[in-house]
Amino acid sequence: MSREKTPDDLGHDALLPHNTRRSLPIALLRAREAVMAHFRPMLARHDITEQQWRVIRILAEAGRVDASEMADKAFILAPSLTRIIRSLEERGMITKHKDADDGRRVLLEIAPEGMRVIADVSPESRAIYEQLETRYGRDRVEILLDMLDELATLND
Amino acid sequence: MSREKTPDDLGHDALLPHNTRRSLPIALLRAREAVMAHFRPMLARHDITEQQWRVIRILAEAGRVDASEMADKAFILAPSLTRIIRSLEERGMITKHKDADDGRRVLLEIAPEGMRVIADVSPESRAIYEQLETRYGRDRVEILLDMLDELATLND
DNA sequence: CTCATATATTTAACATGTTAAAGAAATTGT
DNA sequence: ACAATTTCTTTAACATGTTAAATATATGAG
Repeated sequence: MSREKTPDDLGHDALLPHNTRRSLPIALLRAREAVMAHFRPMLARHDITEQQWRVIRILAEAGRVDASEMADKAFILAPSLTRIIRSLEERGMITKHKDADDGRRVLLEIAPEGMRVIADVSPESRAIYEQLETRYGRDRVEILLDMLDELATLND
Repeated sequence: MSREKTPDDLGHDALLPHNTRRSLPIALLRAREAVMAHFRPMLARHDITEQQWRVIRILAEAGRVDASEMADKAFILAPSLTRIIRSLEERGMITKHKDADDGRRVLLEIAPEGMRVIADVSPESRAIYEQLETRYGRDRVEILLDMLDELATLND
């Protein structure tokens, strides 16, 4: 067994990255997954994805919103958003119009079917989030949100 | 303008979720994206994805690893891992063998081409991570990692 | 030993992420 | 007014995420 030329012999100390679980990218991924694991089954029961939920939820909050604004608020890339909009429109949850003042823009609005989903999902979503806040600590959630925001805006 | 029957008139206060930017799922997503924005261009120059990098990096750290263990360490779902393994094997970065003791398992090992990528990417990755740590605060990174880990393990 | 069950991996099908490029409409400079 | 440039959205192509089901092998009860 005494150290032959195994793959991990090349620079195990000097060259290689550190432990996987103490790396920010994976830690953020794991934390996010743990959180979403609470929401996803509920959303699946209502037959919507996490991203679709973000879109209709933002429309319910903000009223009419154009695609760029939506991409920004929901943190969804434009190509994904195009597909999500198409799908939500086909399912009657939102409506889509060209902006009369700027023909490039697409204006989105929630439709009655979308409002129905909002009404169904919101209470459950809220309950899950509140349970999470309670278990993790309401104040610590605030601290974590602040720290995450600082990390997200480091570049600006 | 005086409040007609706009979509957001239904339960704006009682029913709807709170502000998007103060929600853990999106805050975690935004933070992760901000971090990965530092790494992705570098990885792209070396023609690998973030997930492919995680896989070969773990093989370099841990030597021979089976697929389940890899899925766990790299935090990649089994179906994604199957495709990533196929791609990395085709590109000569890893090798794949059936476990002699348990025919269900697939054992992975890094190949010379993978070692070359490790040698190329590791220093750059390290430099980026260290710059990030410095800018955010080395100790605050530790605190953040602890808080994220606690969030990720709330369910256990 | 054999059947039922459990575990590891793969496949399938669809949704989203990611980058680059194309298309369409607005803006700017001249 | 017009050509060049910029901005917004979509398309394309490929990689990964997500859930369910299929496949292959191990394991355990009887």
